Amino acid sequence: MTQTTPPETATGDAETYDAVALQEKWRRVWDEREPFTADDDSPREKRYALTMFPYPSGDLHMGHAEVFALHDVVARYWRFRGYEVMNPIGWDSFGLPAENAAIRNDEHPSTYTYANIETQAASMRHYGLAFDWSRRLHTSDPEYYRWTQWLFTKFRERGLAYRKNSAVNWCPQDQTVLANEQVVDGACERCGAEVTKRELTQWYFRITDYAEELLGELDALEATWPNRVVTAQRNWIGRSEGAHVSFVVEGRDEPLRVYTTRPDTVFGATFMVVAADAPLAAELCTDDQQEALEAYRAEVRRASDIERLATDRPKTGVFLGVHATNPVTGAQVPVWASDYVLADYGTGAIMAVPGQDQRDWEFAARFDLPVIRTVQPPADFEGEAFTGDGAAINSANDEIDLDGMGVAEAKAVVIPWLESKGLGEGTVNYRLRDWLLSRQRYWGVPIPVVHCPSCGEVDVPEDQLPVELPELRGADLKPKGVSPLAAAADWVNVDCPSCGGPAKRDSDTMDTFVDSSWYFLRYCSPHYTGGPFDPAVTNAWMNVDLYIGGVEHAVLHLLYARFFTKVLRDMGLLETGEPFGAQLNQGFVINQGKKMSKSLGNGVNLGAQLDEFGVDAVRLTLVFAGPPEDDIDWSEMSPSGSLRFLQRAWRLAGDVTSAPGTDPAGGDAALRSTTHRTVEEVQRLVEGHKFNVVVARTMELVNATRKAIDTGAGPADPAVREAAETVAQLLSLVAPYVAEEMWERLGHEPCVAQSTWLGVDPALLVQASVTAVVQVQGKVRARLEVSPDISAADLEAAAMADEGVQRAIEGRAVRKVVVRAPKLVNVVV
RNA sequence: GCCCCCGUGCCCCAACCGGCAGAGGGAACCGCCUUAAAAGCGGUCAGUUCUGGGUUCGAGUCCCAGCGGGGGCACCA
Repeated sequence: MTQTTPPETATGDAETYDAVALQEKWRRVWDEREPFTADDDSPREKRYALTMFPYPSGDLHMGHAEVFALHDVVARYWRFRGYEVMNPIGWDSFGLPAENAAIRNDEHPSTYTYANIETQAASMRHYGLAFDWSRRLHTSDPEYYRWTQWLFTKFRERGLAYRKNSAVNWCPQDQTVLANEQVVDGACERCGAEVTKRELTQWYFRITDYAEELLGELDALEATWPNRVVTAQRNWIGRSEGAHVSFVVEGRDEPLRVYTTRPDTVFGATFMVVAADAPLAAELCTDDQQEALEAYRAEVRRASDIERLATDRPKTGVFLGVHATNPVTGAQVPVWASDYVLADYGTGAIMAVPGQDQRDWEFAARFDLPVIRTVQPPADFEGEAFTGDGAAINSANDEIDLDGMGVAEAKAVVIPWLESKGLGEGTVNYRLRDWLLSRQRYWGVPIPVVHCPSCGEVDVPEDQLPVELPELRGADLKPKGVSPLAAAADWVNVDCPSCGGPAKRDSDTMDTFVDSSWYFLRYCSPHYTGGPFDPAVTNAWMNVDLYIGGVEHAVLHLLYARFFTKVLRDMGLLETGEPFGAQLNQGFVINQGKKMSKSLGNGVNLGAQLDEFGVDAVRLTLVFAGPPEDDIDWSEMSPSGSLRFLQRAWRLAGDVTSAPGTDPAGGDAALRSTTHRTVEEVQRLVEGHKFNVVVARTMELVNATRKAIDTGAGPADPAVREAAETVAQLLSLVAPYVAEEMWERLGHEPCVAQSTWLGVDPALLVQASVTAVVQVQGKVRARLEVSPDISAADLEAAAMADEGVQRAIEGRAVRKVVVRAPKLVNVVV
């Protein structure tokens, strides 16, 4: 609300501040002073506050406003507590929206990108955020992506980046491949188009090499990471224990190896299934069945991922014409191909045990294949396959007898036996696949590899990095299924760095998640030219102490960043293997119970809210709304109420009449106690991320101070000054403009954000007396004012002496007295 | 289908280790102030803490079952 300060003589009207004037005044001061620049060489203990850097799509919106407001509370709080705080900001500035805008507007993607960055940066300044602007970075700057390329080269040196041909996820809308993590329910995570499959040779990062560690270290993160993120990552990595078992196939030297989590059921394996789209299927298939297989494969290819994902779809498949030998029963079992077996999980083939696996049961029922139960179902069991625990049956041959054993025991017995016979071995499997990083689009990091007809894949030498993007714009960028870079002849044709012969650059660009997998390291030494980051400085700042951002990155960015950190540790560049100590996921800002969207027309414009209520009131509203993880329904919030509160707080500063620097000792003891207890509790609350309660406690302190001024100690009492100054400091966590103005009004030099936080005096925390509750049979019968350090015996005696208590007992025999000094006594009769 | 989180007054939400259910805000209503309104100040209102059981001297809090809401995984052998 653009309020004008009323004239001094206004009668009866409460004095109000002008939010717009304050914002202009203090922003100028902050821009000049840059009070939040972190010092690498500070002797103070370091803290690293990080918020997920934004993609520059237009201006900031309500979601940004929330996450930045929450994040700022922590960064500013740490500064108050005496830490050297690094609170950097930058932009994740490669990506498709800029490219699509460039095609639409016949311009270069950088135009859109850097214009939006400037808009957002200005909005952030306006929003009063405690960022260290000296560390600002953009992933699309050549100075940054040079090091992204350097890292790719190092990954290749370590065998962690490789090319392979396989069926990959293809987004027909964005005309590029996608990583598994970017496919949600068979649709593109970005644009929602239905994903199809393509057979392509693409670059991968070998993240599966780190699967065990990525999983194992989640245990330690459980204490400080949101539960749902840890769970999502565990599910995504998907570790399972089982065994490889080999089946001899007629007319073939190589046995058919399968992965199973139930080696105990091998006696019940009555057929085998190979993934229809795996090369293995065609290889095993007899000549007379080739035609049938080909027809089936064509049918499978036609089915979309979305159809494939429907678990209630009837089973389909085709017999491959061959049989294999069950290694424990000697039975000849048919080998089939089906799309319910996945080519890229395990060995791409399974032993089918219909008695113990529902999917196998359905397949067996459909194609009339035999079922042998190897676990005894309970007497009342009415299902089909029995997947529960029970005694093994039908599971013995001349050499081994599992009958009567439970599932766990049978597994423990059969695996060593299989190993001793050379028929298989215990193994661990993961659902996690390698990270596909190639993208067939322009606005990303060029892959620094040259393809040479004689030397093969050759790294671009370090001294030739960065491989900069060629200047393409508008129609040059139109998706054609191959990277636009491939058509830039001048750029793509190069001499081989190894032999000097004619060669071609790799024309794909990297997934933008590569850029964001290490930006938090670059912040530590953003201008370093000797490598991606200065190890000494970076190790001094890392880990990130609190990482705030959206939960949509639970498995994407957060898993990739953990992977990069571990690799960099193994390269000797980092001491830590886990980048993010603690993490917080904010909820969404919604409106009228629904996500804001153009189609619903329920969007709330951040700029309009800021114009109407001021930055401070909007920030306060977002922080006060509820726990940070909860969604905020803006229609249920009251920014005008927030503004009212801020006006009330600000008025306190004008009422204080004592001089700055007045010693609070001797001031109103009750108010001093309230002030110190508030600060003490706020400390606990910020550490626990209960920022909404921080605001509530600040409100209480304002109320108490108001009361002291009007009807208590009066405006000259030194405790009133102490309280008002504390209000200004607490408020600066959330409402920096009005806090700064209060601080100045109280006679201090700027900036309140750099002032010294009230040291909590433990003597002021103890109250002179506390109310002890006396219960009889759990019902409150008396309240006693007692000393906080009263002994249990004294409290009990006082309680039993109370008239009301005696009346409640009424001569009945006291069976037990529970005493919790100094707060409670419970008499049981 | 499996796993995880959440259910407190009309609304948003507090409540530390199991100890008086209510801190804060919003809404509504009533006063004071005002010619009047807004602002300001003061006050009022509300409950089987989703339901049912259990543990305990004592349960919003712990355990079990259910209902409702949200999320993750899901043909991964």
